[in-house]
Amino acid sequence: MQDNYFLVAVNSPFNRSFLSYKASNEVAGKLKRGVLVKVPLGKRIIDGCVWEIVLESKDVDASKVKEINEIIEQVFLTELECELYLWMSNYYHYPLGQLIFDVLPPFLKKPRKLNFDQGRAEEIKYKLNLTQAEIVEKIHGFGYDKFSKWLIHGVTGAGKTAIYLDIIKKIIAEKKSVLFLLPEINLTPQFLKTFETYLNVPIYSYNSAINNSDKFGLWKLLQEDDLPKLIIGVRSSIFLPIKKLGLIIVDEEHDQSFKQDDRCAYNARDVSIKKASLAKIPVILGSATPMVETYSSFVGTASYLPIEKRAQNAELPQIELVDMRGRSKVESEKILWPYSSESIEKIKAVLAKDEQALVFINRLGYANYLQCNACGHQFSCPNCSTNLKFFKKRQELSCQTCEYSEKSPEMCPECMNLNLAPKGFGTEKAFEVLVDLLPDKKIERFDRDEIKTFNQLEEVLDKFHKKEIDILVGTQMLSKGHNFENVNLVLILGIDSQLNFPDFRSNERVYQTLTQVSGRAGRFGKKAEVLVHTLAPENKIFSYLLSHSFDDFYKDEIPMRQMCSSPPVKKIALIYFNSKSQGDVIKESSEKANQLRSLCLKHFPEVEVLGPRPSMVEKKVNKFTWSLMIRSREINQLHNLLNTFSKNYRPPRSISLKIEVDPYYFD
DNA sequence: AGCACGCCGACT
DNA sequence: GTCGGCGTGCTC
Repeated sequence: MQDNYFLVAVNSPFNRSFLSYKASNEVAGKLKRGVLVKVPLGKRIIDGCVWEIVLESKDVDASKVKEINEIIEQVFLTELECELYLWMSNYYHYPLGQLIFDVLPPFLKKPRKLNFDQGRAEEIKYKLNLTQAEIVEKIHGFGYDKFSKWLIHGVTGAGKTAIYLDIIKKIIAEKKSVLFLLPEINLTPQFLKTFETYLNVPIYSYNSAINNSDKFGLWKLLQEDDLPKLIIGVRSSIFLPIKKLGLIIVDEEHDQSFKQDDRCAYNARDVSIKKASLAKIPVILGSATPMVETYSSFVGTASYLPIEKRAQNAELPQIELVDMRGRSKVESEKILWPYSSESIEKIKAVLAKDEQALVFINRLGYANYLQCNACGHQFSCPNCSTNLKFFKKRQELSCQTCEYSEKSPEMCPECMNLNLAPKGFGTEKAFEVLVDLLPDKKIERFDRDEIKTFNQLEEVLDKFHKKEIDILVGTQMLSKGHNFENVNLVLILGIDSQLNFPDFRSNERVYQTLTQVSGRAGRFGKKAEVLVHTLAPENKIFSYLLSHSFDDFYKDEIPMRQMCSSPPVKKIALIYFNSKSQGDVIKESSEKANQLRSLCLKHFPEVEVLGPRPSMVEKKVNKFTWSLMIRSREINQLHNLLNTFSKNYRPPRSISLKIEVDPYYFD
């Protein structure tokens, strides 16, 4: 009897994760691509996924080939999942076997009963406006049984949710399921509330609040049952094996949370598009501030669906800059810092009208760092190349990169001076000053430091909706997609620090943040205002914001991208070298840079290799990171170079390597 | 990545 | 004499 050999993608990094195994006739009969198995490797038993049946064991001596131990019965991969993972493995240059087992839930014997919300199928009371109806009609008219991709680019408050809801209902009417991706768990309650009111199907949530039992339980359920349902999930829910999937929606497609940075550095938006194309279904991206790459690939095509006006006749908020220059010299302003007389007056005015206000700062803590007034000493982390952040309430200096923290010092350890100056500010400071200035108002903080659990988050949002809170002071957590009814004033503090970020995406990020935060104001018809504090009011980025013009921003941004050869003009990948020894990473990354450059000269003329250069935070938790940038107009050449590289290069043991395609940050 | 083997320093 | 440090090599 002839042996059957199987190429198995094993959960192990070496040899690009494909190893040959054989199987007894009994087992072999059940094996095909996508069957999960346990296989021996050295002294261990590891997980693997059967990939190919081969008639002889190539590359390895037949006597070395071991037998597949057993089949994992609980989970299997469909043909579509296999195709998707293979594409990801090639595109992101990450070992297939590892990718598969990173993505799958832990296999359990007995998952507990699964929670879900049953839609109540209430009648929709509102009517879509003309623009909304036209967009629905366009997508509907195209048909749902083939691949299509759409970008709904609607200003904040344009009523994208109503469009989503309408199309979801149409897909469900065809007995198919819908996957709704959102960037963060934070937004789940709001969408759940809407969808659960109007839909008539079970709704499952998939996010970090879901335990392993429920993850596995949902996976099992989806494998077995093909009834129409809605899944609301964060980026990893793109891997759920939903049967009869009819539509994928990626809301807030620009959001960086769709990007995973550990393990396989994929972007769930791009994986969604690939998945939709494999499943031959539509995918809808939505954003008020699309990523430049996304916008440039859609604009001018029939798939680009703009909405320029807010729904329900609401106006976009009036945006005003507050010039903060020279304020520290004026005594009456100095005591208000980081606020200004203008912003405090405005806050008082809206609160007097029984409306609410938001204060947005993109940083935590009381001060960014402490500095000795006498000798200039800064308190930095012993494990990282960063300054320690000062938290006043906790009386702590703590590192934002690692776990390190220490009791806040009484004096400078260098010169024994007692005068330590807090530099910069974050939410804690902004909160404290506001409480001092407005002692009779109900003010709460809304950031990662204050809100640790999903329940707390729901609680605070609920209190805010019920007007039991007058002002929320918070970080990005405030800005993302929330629909506040009574907020007609938004204050944006400390945006300047982002303007000077050394990264080609800094303008884009600032524009997105400002627009998204502003967009929380005046969503329900009342005239709303946004005040932006800045020391650089002449910066061009503010003019786009004031005129609410994404087009103007884009028209100025594209030549910039051309000049610095950045996406979408050229494609980028990064290769990171990480090690305990700074010397090792520098030496190794420099050597590889030279080798890659000569490889490019010979075989990949369109590809540039830049660097090496240290990461922005070079030392993190006592490990050093340097990186190379690979850049090309020719995407195939870029991938071929990375293939050649990862096939032939094993880094020395002291160095770990990571490849990131389409990086978001240039860390 | 694991897990062995193997070769050197300091302990009962 | 042997316990254990981590450099090096191999795993279908």
